[in-house]
Amino acid sequence: METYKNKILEFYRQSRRMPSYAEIMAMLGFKSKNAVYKLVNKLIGEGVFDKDSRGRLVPNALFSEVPMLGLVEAGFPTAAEEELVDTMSLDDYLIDNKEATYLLEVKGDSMIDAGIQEGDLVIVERGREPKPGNIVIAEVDGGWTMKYYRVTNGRAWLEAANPRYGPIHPEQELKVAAIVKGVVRKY
Amino acid sequence: METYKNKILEFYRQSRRMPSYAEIMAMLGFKSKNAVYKLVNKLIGEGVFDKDSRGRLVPNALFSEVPMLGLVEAGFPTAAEEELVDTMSLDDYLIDNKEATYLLEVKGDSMIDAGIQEGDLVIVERGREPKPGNIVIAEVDGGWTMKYYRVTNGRAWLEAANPRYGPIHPEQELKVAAIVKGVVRKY
DNA sequence: AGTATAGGTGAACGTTCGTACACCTGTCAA
DNA sequence: TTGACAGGTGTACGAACGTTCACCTATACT
Repeated sequence: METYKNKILEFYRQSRRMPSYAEIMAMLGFKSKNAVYKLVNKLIGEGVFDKDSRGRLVPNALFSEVPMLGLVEAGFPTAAEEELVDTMSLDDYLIDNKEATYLLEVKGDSMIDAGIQEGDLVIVERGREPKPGNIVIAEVDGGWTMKYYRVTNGRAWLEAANPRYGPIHPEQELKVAAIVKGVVRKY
Repeated sequence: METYKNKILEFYRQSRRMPSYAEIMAMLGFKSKNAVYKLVNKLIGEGVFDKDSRGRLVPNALFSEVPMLGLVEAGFPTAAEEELVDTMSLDDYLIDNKEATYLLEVKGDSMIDAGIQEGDLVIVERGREPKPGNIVIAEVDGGWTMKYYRVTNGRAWLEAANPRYGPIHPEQELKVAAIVKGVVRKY
């Protein structure tokens, strides 16, 4: 039962679409589509995935998203409460404008006090006007760097989140390539 | 052209599957499936999405994933190089074991020196044996907390990543509910 | 003026789709 | 011993699928 579900999940992750009934039949070793039909309806009853108006299978929240439990302080809900929790896709959460979004790996510790460490990935969005206080990716002296974007007296400059680095006041105009929209770190 | 692509993308995000030719026909206002057929083949030629062996549409890397450009220092590649960059799905990157993975929102600043701030989301995995040095979600005195997991002389204890908080040496056994596998923050 | 060509219509095709119904087991409780 | 039932087989069916072909524009280039 559980292995059926996992095989279907695996198909979805590899093929980026749900299998047809015939495909499920082949991969689970059934000899009749009807066996699949009954199995699928049971799995839908369990909330594993859904079926849309055309009868096609569609992945479910539980299937492709992550349960969002609330605050750390609250800990883990009991089994009874668990069905009530929110779920979300991290992709959807972190990315607003897919066309202009990129990932960069962080080198150095100049933003350490902003909680951005070496090896983290930052999610950046191109082509947006930076606001003071944003963390931006900017070009200075032919190299790229990540800093806070500041403006005083109408002039833009850059500030690190690490007392060991001084501010950068660019001679010419400051070239901001992208603003940082998010950070992800994996342990 | 570009708006065609965006409408198909939008369908995919809402329905979690690619549309059929007939559905594309309806949503783009065509009156013939063949118009869709030609359009689809052109979009595939541009690498927007793919078609599998059954002729069904399948989202592509460019379609559902985020370009990974490299180090911050390297900045943005030129248009010519851009086709060579890696892409990845944040969901896949951050989550190994989907069944046991949950999200928690961080309250407080006890892990600030580990780059985890209030309001961040931590990705936690249940049912794993913690190793010394892991960041864990543990139950102490009836409440839940996030700390470093330490072991000295065979006894487990907890350490914050903030000098303002002292270590926690539990009286009885330490209940570790989950270990922290990742952090995400959105600006 | 003539002609490729890109982009659309409309009808037809064989295949695959999800669904339905009848039937055949084995298991387990009454 | 019987009967209900969960779970599987086999067949059938209409609808929807992707694909193909012939044809119809406009537009752009020679």
